[in-house]
Amino acid sequence: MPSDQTRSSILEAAERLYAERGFADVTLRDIVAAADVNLAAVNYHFGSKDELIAELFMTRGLATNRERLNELKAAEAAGGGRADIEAILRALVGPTLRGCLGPDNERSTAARFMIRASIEAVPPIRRIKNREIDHLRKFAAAMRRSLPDCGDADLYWGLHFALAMAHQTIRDSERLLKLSEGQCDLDDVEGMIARIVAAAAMTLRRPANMGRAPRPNSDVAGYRRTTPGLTG
Amino acid sequence: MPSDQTRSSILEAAERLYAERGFADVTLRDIVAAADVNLAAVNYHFGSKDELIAELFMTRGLATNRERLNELKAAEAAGGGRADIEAILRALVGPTLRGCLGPDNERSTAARFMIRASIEAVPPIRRIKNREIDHLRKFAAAMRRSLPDCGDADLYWGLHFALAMAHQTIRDSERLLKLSEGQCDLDDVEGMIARIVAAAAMTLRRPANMGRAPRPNSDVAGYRRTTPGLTG
DNA sequence: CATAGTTTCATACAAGCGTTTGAATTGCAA
DNA sequence: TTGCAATTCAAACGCTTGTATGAAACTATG
Repeated sequence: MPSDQTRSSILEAAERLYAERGFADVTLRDIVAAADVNLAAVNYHFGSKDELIAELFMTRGLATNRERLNELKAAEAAGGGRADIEAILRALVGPTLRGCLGPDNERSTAARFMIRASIEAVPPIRRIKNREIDHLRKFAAAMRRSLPDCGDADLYWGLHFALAMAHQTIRDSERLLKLSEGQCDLDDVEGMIARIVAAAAMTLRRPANMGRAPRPNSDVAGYRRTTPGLTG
Repeated sequence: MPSDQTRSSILEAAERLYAERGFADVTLRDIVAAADVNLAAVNYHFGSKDELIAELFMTRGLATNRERLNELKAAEAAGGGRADIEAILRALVGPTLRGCLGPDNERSTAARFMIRASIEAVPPIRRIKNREIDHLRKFAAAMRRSLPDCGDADLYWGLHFALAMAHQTIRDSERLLKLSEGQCDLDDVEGMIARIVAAAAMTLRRPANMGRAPRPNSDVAGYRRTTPGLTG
């Protein structure tokens, strides 16, 4: 029975460095230096760099998903099996936003690592990512229970938009801060969760009547529809 | 006076390869092979790989911005100096969405290159990116003219959300397709532009009353606010 | 034609990467 | 203590990357 000391040191250092600096900028030599272990230890314990990343992605992904599902189940239990759409969306985007942008004592390297994984989508991760779909399906199912009259496509678009706003806020918070010259308060994580949840819930409660798109100005440079209605 | 033949071949090949496969997977040797020029030509004509990428980012960025501004000016002219918020948002997200997800004959390698640049944010690009803020300010100004009663923060959040939904839809269209099992029609670009514009416009027309966030279930795992109201 | 300047070319270089190797060290059972 | 397996270690390997070099080929002017 191995001591696992070296192994977990590597995992911990790799998670932190990847979360902070991304996959492209972190080498195995950086990791073993931070973990204070020998270079060959990575290949000895994990087989290869890709397998190390894959293991990180799986364990940390499970942790993040578990947290979201806990919030979802709590919300559904409180509502007798059917949660408010806002509560569902909050369970979907809240943990990651708090883990990435919240006050330091609430941040989690797991959440920040998973965001990096989602941003850079390095090959070993891309190979596993299908698991995420199954996880999201549970949220889609809860949303369906919460909004039985909502169309399928509207529902998926709403879920997609919620994730999009959360993800991009984490990714590009600096641009928003600069653009707004500090008027968007990025330290108020609960406030921005509320914004995202409210925006997505609005599109779900009152889905736009858009089987057909409003035609844009046809004289605008660069836009000309040459094959009308081919997607119908 | 140089022939510029080699130079533009390199630019063209680099733009296409980077747009298709990303910065991480494309080497100078790939580019010169596609452009059918000698390896040393890149350093001769551009100085370095980073300067090649920087030049691409600047020229292609200008092209994309010009297209968006053309739509914006047309919309404002049609409204006598004040455009509908929907038209403004459509000018903001439409060109890129069409350029990346539209039918083949409407796609632009410039738009796809710029999305790659935004996704991967490689060092030579990160150094220039401030220019984008100035460009977005023009849209913020138009939005302010269109919605004089909207609060500043609400306005910037709305702009941010519109870009977030557009960007993430381009980035992750495959996940949405799988999740919805084909029920979200990704070939109907105008339809999805309308969805994104409507969603963002909704949050701008009826900004949520969220000076204070609705308190999430306090018994949920992992969430505990330890420093209340520190952002006020 | 001759020649100076520009551009192309094959080739080499130094650095960094993940991985491998084989010996040294450790921990523990007999 | 002895012996064996598990682990650690320094060193090197093979490969790819961006860049540099100096000769060759081209272009255009006198």
